[in-house]
Formats: sequence, C-alpha cells, structure tokens
Amino acid sequence: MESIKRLPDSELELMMIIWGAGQPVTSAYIMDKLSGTRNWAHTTVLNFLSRLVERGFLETSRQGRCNYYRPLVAEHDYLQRESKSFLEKMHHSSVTNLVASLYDGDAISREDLEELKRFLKGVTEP
Amino acid sequence: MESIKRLPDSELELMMIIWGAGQPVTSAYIMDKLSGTRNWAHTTVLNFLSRLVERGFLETSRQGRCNYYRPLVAEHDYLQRESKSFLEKMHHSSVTNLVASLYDGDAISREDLEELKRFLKGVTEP
DNA sequence: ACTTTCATTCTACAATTGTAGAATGAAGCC
DNA sequence: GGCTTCATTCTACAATTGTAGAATGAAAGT
Repeated sequence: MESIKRLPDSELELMMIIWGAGQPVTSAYIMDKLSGTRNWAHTTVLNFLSRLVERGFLETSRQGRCNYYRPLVAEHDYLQRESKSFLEKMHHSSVTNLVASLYDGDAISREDLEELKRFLKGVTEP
Repeated sequence: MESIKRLPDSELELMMIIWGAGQPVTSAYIMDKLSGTRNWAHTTVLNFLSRLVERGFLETSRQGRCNYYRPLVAEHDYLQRESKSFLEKMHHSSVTNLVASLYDGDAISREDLEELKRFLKGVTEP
C-alpha cells in the first residue's frame, strides 16, 4: 500500500479547488475557478486530473458526457501532514519560529495575531 | 534578474545544513551532517552543491584541496518567502488555521502553544 | 441514422530533480 | 619529478512535472 505522497504544485492547486467545492465537480467547474489565475489549456488540466486519479487522490464517476471528480484523500489529512512536514523541514518544528517568520515577512497582520491569540486562549484554557 | 525560486527537497536539506553551520563549510562537513539521515553518494551531494551554486544560492572559495561553500541567500529571507507562500497555498493565508492544523495533527504540543502564547504577548502588547 | 460537438484519454516532449559513475586536476607524499 | 589521493567537475540516465496537440468516443442536434 502506497503511502500518500506530496503533490506537485499544479495538482495541489486543483485539489484545493476540488476540496473547496465540498462536492464532486466537473472539469468545467475547475476550469472556471482557474480562469483569471492560470491559463492552462483544457487538456493540461485534464491531464493533471488523470494523474490525481492515478495517485489515488481522486475518483471519478461519469454522468452523461462528463466526469465528476471527488476527493479520496481528505483536505484535513493532507494539510495536517504537509503542515507538519513543512514545520519540521523549515523551522525545526518550532511553531513560534514559523509564526515569527510569517509576521516578520508581512505574511500576516497584527489582526491575524490577535485572532491567533484568541484561538490559543480557547485551546489552552480550561 | 532571476527571482529566487523554491529549492527542491534535497537542495533545501543541504542549505539548511549550511545555514545552520553559521560559517562557510566544506563538503566533508556536509557529508558528516548527512550521515545517519541520508546515504547519498559523495558525488551526489557535490552535484547538488553545484546546482545550488548555479542557482545563486551558494558561492564557493577554494582553500587548498577543497571548496568552502557560503550562502548567498539568507536563511531568514528564504524561510520568510517559503513560509508565506506555504500559508497562502495551503491555508488561505490563515495562520490560525495553520496552527490548528499543526495542533490537531500532533505536530506541536501544548507546551509549544504556551510558548507561542508568550511570544504573541510580547509582540502584541505594548 | 448522420453529423457535429465536446470531454476525455493518448501520446509526446522539454525541463527539472534524484542519483551516481567516469574523468579531471591539483595537493601531498616518496 | 613521478605517483597517489581525494575533492571536484562532467556526463549520463531514469523518474517526475509542466505543458499541450492528436485521437477517441459518446451525447446532442437535425
């Protein structure tokens, strides 16, 4: 049994769209969501989708003329794994380091820190 | 002018070692740090180092028989960029989401959250 | 039924990444 | 000076990723 591996950027982008949809989607839906960001040829996207099926990230069911793609791997699980491995690789598992880096690099605002504080309060206080 | 791109895993691993050293290092130093984790052939590591030089991440200076490799890109800068792009790609820029995901996935402990809380206190309070 | 349409699947190819043996070249030893 | 040693650089090749045209095949229109 193959352990689930990291996805290449392009395929991850598609997965994010599909996860975000909350229900099986067609390639047309995906193409639409991509318009504006990416301008991949239709067949390029379809090819990525096939690869995702091969890798066991998606399954398809045909409905009339087009496929519906549904995730086989939960967003939750994938993000957990990737976030963990990112933290380890890049910040020696220090979440404080990570947050400091994000704040320093203007990736997050003071607002975001306040929100995070509230979240932590909820988790750590009885 | 080429903008600095993301490094492949293997090259990042080398960069982390070199950044961690805090001073120019030889390939022998790197090989030593890698022993136990990876068992790449010597030439494999050297090849990665060459690619890092090509990409503008390292510069070399010869000293007797061996090269000393020194970073041209600061760890700080690279981690900031990568952390930011990771947050965007994977968590829609929500740091709270990211931390929640890490905690849920047992990537960080309650201790880590406490430390993070103290850090946030320091940053957000006057 | 025949043709058109349109998504999907095949096939193809260049660039990147992982991996390492072969060739080179200079430092150190006799 | 000639030989050995050992890091570095070349060369090579398979696997993966990005990219998309060509071929296929079935649904929809007439």
